[in-house]
Amino acid sequence: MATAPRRMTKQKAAILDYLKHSTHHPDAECVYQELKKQQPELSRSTVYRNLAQLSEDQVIEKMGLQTESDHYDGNRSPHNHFICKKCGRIFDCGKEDIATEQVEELGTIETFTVYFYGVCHECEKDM
Amino acid sequence: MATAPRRMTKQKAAILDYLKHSTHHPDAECVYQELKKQQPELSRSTVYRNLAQLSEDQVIEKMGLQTESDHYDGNRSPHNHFICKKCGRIFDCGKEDIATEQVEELGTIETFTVYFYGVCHECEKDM
DNA sequence: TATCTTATTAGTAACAATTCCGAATAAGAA
DNA sequence: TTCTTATTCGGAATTGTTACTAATAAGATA
Repeated sequence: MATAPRRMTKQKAAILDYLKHSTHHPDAECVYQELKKQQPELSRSTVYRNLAQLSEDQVIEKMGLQTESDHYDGNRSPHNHFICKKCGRIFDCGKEDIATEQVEELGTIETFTVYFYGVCHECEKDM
Repeated sequence: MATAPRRMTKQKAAILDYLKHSTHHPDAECVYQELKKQQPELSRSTVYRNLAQLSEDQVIEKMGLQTESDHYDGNRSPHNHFICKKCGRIFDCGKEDIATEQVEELGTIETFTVYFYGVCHECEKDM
């Protein structure tokens, strides 16, 4: 079966507009709370449905591992991961430097994102 | 208040041993199902509690964004993210190449992981 | 413009991953 | 061995997300 045709609604337009003009990577609840100010009758499920559809259509990006549960890694040395979007398996690969050749051995890269963890300078002031 | 002293238990030891000798980045349910074979009385909450404690103690790594909800990004151009582990804010930074200088402007990097998304060669055979 | 098809909606119930609770247990210090 | 309290089990509670249904409205067509 083919993908259902999409219709533009004022709810979807508002969600998209909000995300395109945001830089703080909101979650579903944040989008809902913000847009409810302009559209009090807006439903949470509408927000969730549209966020899912928009990321399926690759108009926006759903961040993170995109798995339903949290995963843990016993290997504490610096290394990268390749996640197969089909089987969901997570492979270790490479070390420290990003050498995509090593990743290509595992699969075809469609996209990647680097997540850095630490404390921002603003917060460092309060520590 | 100081961190509570830790005690080693056979449950915690089994969880740790399993993670250290695994390469498939299991989730909590996977750890639970596997260890229950040896310890039938093992509780799910014990697994969840220990995974949380071990990652808090940085003995293992909890993968992904480490936020409670999913976050979305309207910016579809290639860029990296810096996540403050204190305030939880997610900053955009850099482009394409990993230039840590740009990230250092936002905060102090403690660790980072690269997540590549795509389809593994094994799965490509079935497409 | 009026009509028609069906994608989308609001609202709520259901769901799944995770956390919380309280009484019983056991790690490890004294 | 005794004692303190971190940890356990098991189930209930919570929370982010998805599924369901009747009503609505996008947008194609006449």
